[in-house]
Amino acid sequence: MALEHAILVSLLEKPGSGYELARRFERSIGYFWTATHQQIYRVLKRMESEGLLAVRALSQQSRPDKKEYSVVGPGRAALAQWLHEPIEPESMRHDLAVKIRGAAFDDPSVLIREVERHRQVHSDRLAHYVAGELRDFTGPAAPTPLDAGQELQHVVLRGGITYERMTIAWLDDVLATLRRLGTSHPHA
Amino acid sequence: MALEHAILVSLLEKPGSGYELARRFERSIGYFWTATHQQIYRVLKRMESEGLLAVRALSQQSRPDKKEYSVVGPGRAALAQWLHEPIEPESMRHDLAVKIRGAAFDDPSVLIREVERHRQVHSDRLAHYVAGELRDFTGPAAPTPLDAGQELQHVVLRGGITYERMTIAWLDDVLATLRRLGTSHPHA
DNA sequence: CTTGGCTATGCAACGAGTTGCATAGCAGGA
DNA sequence: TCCTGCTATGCAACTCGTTGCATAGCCAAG
Repeated sequence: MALEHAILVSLLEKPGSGYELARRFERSIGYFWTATHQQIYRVLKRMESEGLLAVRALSQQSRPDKKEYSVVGPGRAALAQWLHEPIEPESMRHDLAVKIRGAAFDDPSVLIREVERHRQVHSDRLAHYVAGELRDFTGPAAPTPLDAGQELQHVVLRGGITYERMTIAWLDDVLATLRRLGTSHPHA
Repeated sequence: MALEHAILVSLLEKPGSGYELARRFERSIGYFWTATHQQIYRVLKRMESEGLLAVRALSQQSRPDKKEYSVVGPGRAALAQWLHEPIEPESMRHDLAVKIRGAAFDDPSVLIREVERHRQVHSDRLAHYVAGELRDFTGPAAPTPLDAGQELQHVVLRGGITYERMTIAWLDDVLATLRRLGTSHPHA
């Protein structure tokens, strides 16, 4: 049910439509949760029918009408209650690691380009996060001092940055290993 | 469909029953994929009906019979084909980060014990992985030299170790931030 | 001797997440 | 002019993953 809570947090930070939420999930929320617009619309509808959210129809010119959702009392209470409940620490789900172990039963060198591609994606994400950090928290245009909400957003962003850096370092280790195996065992 | 491929890899490394696979997913496979026995039994049945696996019924004394699965030709081919297809880089799914940002709308200090608990879990996992590395790859009882399969298992394990270390470092950062906010803003 | 735990497999129901498709008006470029 | 792309919402069908429960024999501890 964490999507529900991620939506509550995002709407508390700023009310918005399903479409806007979907874009936030591609951007800032993206470094701790992902969701497609389908999922978001479905959950928004359910949360509204459960009384956690309020809707307001906004007609716009030169673009379709939208529904702006905002959190109401019971929604805020549901979030507060969840914060007090313990949750299970996450476990890994890493397809690429499955492939790497699977490469033992094929030619390991076929994975080199794939791993390089993943490295590029993580490197781009890192650059994007670092730019966001400079813009919002550590650069000259950032507010000083930061309030509690901004401090918490910043520490989550630092987590994303740390994650991307460690992933890149590991992928470099993987590439070195694959290249070493490729030269000593040229084709299975 | 990565569960299917994780099962193929594991059964290629060593044939086994659904029950044994479930335990492997709790242990060594656990640092790159998770699955419950329900999922595993269901997928094994499907894969067998698709001709990717062969079954052999084994009767045992003083414990229930089991079905030993092993990979056959088409299963190996399916894995090889998947290795050649590109996959999407993973995205984050981190409940705890949702909670941390949500704490801005409640009292941040309620999260301290929760974060400490997560830190303990990751610290235990790290110790477990490091012990496994020493036992299987870097200790005196480890085979030398390692073959390609072992090298690949080792680099995946190093990824698990790196991940746990970076997570612990980040959780320490989170704890420091929560404590700092707790003293300057004593209760919302 | 009863309770709990381990091996071993499985069903049923539910909830979470993905993919394909549909609608619809407006803006900008080839 | 047509095609692409953006805003904006949504249905239907599907797969993936979780939770609760059931069976069943053996073993060890209290």
